[in-house]
Amino acid sequence: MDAVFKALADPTRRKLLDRLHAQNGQTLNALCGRMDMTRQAVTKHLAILEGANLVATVRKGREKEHYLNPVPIGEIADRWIGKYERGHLKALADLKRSLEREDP
Amino acid sequence: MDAVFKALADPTRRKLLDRLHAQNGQTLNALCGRMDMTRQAVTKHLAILEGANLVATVRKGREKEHYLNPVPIGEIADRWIGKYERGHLKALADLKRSLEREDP
DNA sequence: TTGACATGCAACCAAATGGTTGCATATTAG
DNA sequence: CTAATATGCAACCATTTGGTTGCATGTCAA
Repeated sequence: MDAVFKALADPTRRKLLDRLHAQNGQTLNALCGRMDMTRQAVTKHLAILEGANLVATVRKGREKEHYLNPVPIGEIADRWIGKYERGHLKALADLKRSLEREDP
Repeated sequence: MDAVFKALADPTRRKLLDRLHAQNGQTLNALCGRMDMTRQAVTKHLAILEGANLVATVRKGREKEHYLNPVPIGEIADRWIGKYERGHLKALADLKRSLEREDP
């Protein structure tokens, strides 16, 4: 799970996910379009996304298609973010109460 | 929002959030307990969490209380993760279909 | 078959990151 | 008042990260 968080931490990688979300199965060259960095840099980012299981690839001849796998993101939402969401209102209430207790 | 993702990328910082989730308003020293790193390292992590607006602090005399702010996490869930969640089943179907089209 | 095209691999580099140590400051307890 | 306690600040260090360049390999098309 740490790998997923780390993968999501970089804006370039989030943009890549966005692109795949907009159009799935894009090739490496396609993903490089308007990415103002070298193809090799994009390759590295995609490798990290693949390592986090956020992207799956299929070799098609001399091309490589990239597919978004949203499952790990869903798991983070369920198992980690959900925990904080549930405490949402309570935490804010706690904070408010604490700040109001400000009488030195 | 980038700051939030970056802040969440580190396991130590996620652990700190967990601790505050378990017990809100803890002091710096309290948060250092069983953190096998120096107080100064923890301070830096808390500063990053504060910079991402995930933690709010209140100075109480010579102590500093730390409060979890779950709002940014909720925003990420809503505005970013939700987008992928909605495409969840569709994306998996696309992937499956694509893999089945494997006949060279 | 041969050249163009898509990708892979590796060495290298600067900057960011996560951690340390050492010392300064401010508050509270005795 | 004074000593202990809680935190702040800054310099320094090793490793990781995000990027580059250069070259190798594999596949398709003419």
